[in-house]
Amino acid sequence: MSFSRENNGYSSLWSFVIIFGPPSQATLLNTSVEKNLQPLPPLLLLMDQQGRELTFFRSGDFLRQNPAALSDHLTDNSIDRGKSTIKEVDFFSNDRTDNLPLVQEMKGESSSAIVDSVVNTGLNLLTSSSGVSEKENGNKLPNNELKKLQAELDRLHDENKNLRSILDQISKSYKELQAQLLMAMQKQAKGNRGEQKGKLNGIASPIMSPQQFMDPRPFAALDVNDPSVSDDKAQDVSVSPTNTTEALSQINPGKQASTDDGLDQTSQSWGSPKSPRLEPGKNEEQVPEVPFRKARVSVRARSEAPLITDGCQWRKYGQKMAKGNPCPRAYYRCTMAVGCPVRKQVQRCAEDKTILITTYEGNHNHPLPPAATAMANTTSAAAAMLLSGSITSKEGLPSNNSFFPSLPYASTMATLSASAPFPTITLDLTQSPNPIPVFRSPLSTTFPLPLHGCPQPQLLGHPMYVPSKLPTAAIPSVQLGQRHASMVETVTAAIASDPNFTAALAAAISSVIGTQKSNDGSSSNISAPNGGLTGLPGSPQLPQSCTTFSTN
DNA sequence: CGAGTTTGACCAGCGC
DNA sequence: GCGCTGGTCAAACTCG
Repeated sequence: MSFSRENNGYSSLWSFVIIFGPPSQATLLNTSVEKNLQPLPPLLLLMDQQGRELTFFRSGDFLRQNPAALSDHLTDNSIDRGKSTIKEVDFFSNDRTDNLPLVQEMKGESSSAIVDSVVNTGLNLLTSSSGVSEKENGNKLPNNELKKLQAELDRLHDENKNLRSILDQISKSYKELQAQLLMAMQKQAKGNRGEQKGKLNGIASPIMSPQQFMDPRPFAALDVNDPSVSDDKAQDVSVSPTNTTEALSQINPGKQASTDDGLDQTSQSWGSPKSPRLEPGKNEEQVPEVPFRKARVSVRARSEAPLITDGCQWRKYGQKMAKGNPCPRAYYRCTMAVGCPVRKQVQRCAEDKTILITTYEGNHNHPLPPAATAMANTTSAAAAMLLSGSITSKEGLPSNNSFFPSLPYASTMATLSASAPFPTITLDLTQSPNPIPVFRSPLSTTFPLPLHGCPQPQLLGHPMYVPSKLPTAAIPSVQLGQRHASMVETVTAAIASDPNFTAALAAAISSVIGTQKSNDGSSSNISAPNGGLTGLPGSPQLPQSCTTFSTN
């Protein structure tokens, strides 16, 4: 388990110390100190020897409770504490030349340096009362030293601010570029399909490219600010960046905006036979003449449970036996908010009943809990991938890879179907993520795939600290942008689809959250490490998407 | 008693 | 026009 964060560079880095065993016999694992960066004070995770129980300490708390441990740690002493063996593990040792073994004796660190790291949080992760208090530490630490540290702290704060503003600017530029790209693509698509559309309707309205008739708002949902592409964005009440499958559901702008009673589920329905009905004279300006089609995101995951826990509340409203499948298909509708149009279908794969196929459509009209945002991000990313390509042609599927050439897994983990009455993208999480393609990718250091069943700390940290809507915040290069966000999201899903990971992570997180409450928000900064990336109202302070994909 | 589930009926599109 | 199919509705039922 890792709580790494990468977005803001050095000044944003902070570290965790995981302590195995009781405090008196602790093993310190310093997780995140990068070579050329100044380490920030560790947060302490106290685990038992089996790693089951996990307690979240601010370093100062721990030190207050267990000064001996630090004392041992600092002095590397030979004082007879016998049982206490303080070790350090650098989970990021890949970046080091001495990457193995992970566990190494701490050597050569002056006690003052360590104390510095205890006091100087850099990110203000500790409250003023956290860390070693002046009262406790006053004898050891000169006042000028404290002032020094305070000044350094201020400096880091300023630095953080500057970096954040730079990041915002970069994000903005990226969005503008992406919007331009989309417009160019749409123009091209128009040209290619002009004849075909002309046959479909005699109306002299402009021929819509696939992206257009599926509504550009999916891109808006992905924070592409392009007024020319998302004219009706303003009427969309659900452009919350965390909305589940918002990208797909916004495919149908007219319908969504035209819900007379606000609860019109049918008009938002899944491209059911009823869906293509257009209310005469109502939405024709918004909805193209061709029968609208909606994108779906289908997630295939192995699960013995009848449902995957995606963080939302669902109400079953129907069940049908589908042709060619002995297993019934269940229909669910989101009940987290009145009138939420999101629906999903759940069905087991006929060929392999251990595979659960969950198909989502619609966008939530309400904030999502953090647990739901991972799925939201994943499906949004998938939908974005779907909608970004020219895939709705009835002739078949132009390669999505042409648009996502840098998604090495796109052809294997995500498949598109245009033969259905509505475009569908399938994320196949049933195969263990193949790390090879991604590790080959230049992005590998940023978004590595986990080794299946053997999650690495720095990998597991990403779902927590690289929330999807922050791709630009999390990724140093602007060019990576949304594609990498998609990758993150898909990878997130893949990671979390691993039941072992999910169980471990859920246990750890719940423990952390529980401790947070008693620790007066000591880790509050964890949840908002990235500028513009905020948790949901009322959400736990952990960033979104940690536990979303657990199956039950 | 309210919320959620079950299940048969109903509706509409599509193909023959 | 008819039957098949997918999707939805809604009454009955279950459960906490």
